[in-house]
Amino acid sequence: MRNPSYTLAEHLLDTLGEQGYRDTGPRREVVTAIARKNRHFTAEELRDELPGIGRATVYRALKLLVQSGSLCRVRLEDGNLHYQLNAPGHHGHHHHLLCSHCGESEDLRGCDLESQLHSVAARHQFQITGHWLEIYGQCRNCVLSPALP
Amino acid sequence: MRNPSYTLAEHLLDTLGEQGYRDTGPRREVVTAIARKNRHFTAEELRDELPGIGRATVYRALKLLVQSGSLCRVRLEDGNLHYQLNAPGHHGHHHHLLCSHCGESEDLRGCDLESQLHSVAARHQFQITGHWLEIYGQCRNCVLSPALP
DNA sequence: GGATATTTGATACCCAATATCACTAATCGC
DNA sequence: GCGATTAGTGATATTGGGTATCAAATATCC
Repeated sequence: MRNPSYTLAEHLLDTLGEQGYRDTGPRREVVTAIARKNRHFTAEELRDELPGIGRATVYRALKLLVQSGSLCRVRLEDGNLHYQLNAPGHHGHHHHLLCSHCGESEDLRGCDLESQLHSVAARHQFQITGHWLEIYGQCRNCVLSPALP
Repeated sequence: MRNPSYTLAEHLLDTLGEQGYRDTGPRREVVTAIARKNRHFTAEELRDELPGIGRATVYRALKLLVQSGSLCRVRLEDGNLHYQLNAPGHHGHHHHLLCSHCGESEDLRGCDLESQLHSVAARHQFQITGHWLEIYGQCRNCVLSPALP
């Protein structure tokens, strides 16, 4: 917000540009709407905000941003798929602490779950190639002040 | 297999029976088909095996077995939802080591990931209420003999 | 055996997402 | 700039998993 000279939307578009994707009007609109999000959101929510944009274009932009590492897919407890912006430059593998109360998402980085997983798997002679972990609960703010809107 | 006197299918039906669900012909067919599975499967696969059974009945049986703890929902890397039988009596919370090569699934029990998660979350003052973890890779057999069908 | 409650399944429906494909717009080479 | 090339768009149809409805069928209870 506050219209800094180099916005997140531009950063996202630049990232896509580096990968050979063009900066088009509709794509710019979708990316700008995504860049405004401060919590995870669904594809449907996004589409509702962009009535003038074709559904395929919205889904395509989401897919590109996920591929480029700017956006994470997160799965909520109800099984619904949401999208969560990554902080610029924080593209690596990480997990999310998802607050089921306010919808905030906190990144979990540099923890040793990875190595933990590998040692557990080693005991089973299982060779890990990937995993999916989501953590649900309440964030600090919602634990402290459960009555907030 | 080998037709033991007390089959898994009967055990599943008994479990449902204890919860007040009736032992009907169609339900018995669905449960029997599920009991034959030795790896995770999709609802679609199951429906294809039971052309004479209404789709709603199949989905209802799946839901009942998940509720009763006899069946786990597992999410594969591609996002598809599969179902995986639990060994009888092993209904508690656990995770799966999912082989992406042969489709085998090994249960992960009694590991300390749980406590690990909690201590990580505590550092973020985040109160965990649940989590979802899937682990993908290759099982022992597939690592050792990658050419098997 | 009949009353009651559950189960079934055909059908319709819903929703998210993808496929198709003619049209449009951005970029490249000059 | 300008035309050729390539990528992107979006209306529409389709897919796929799953749920809602509801009259008819079937277990179970008494």
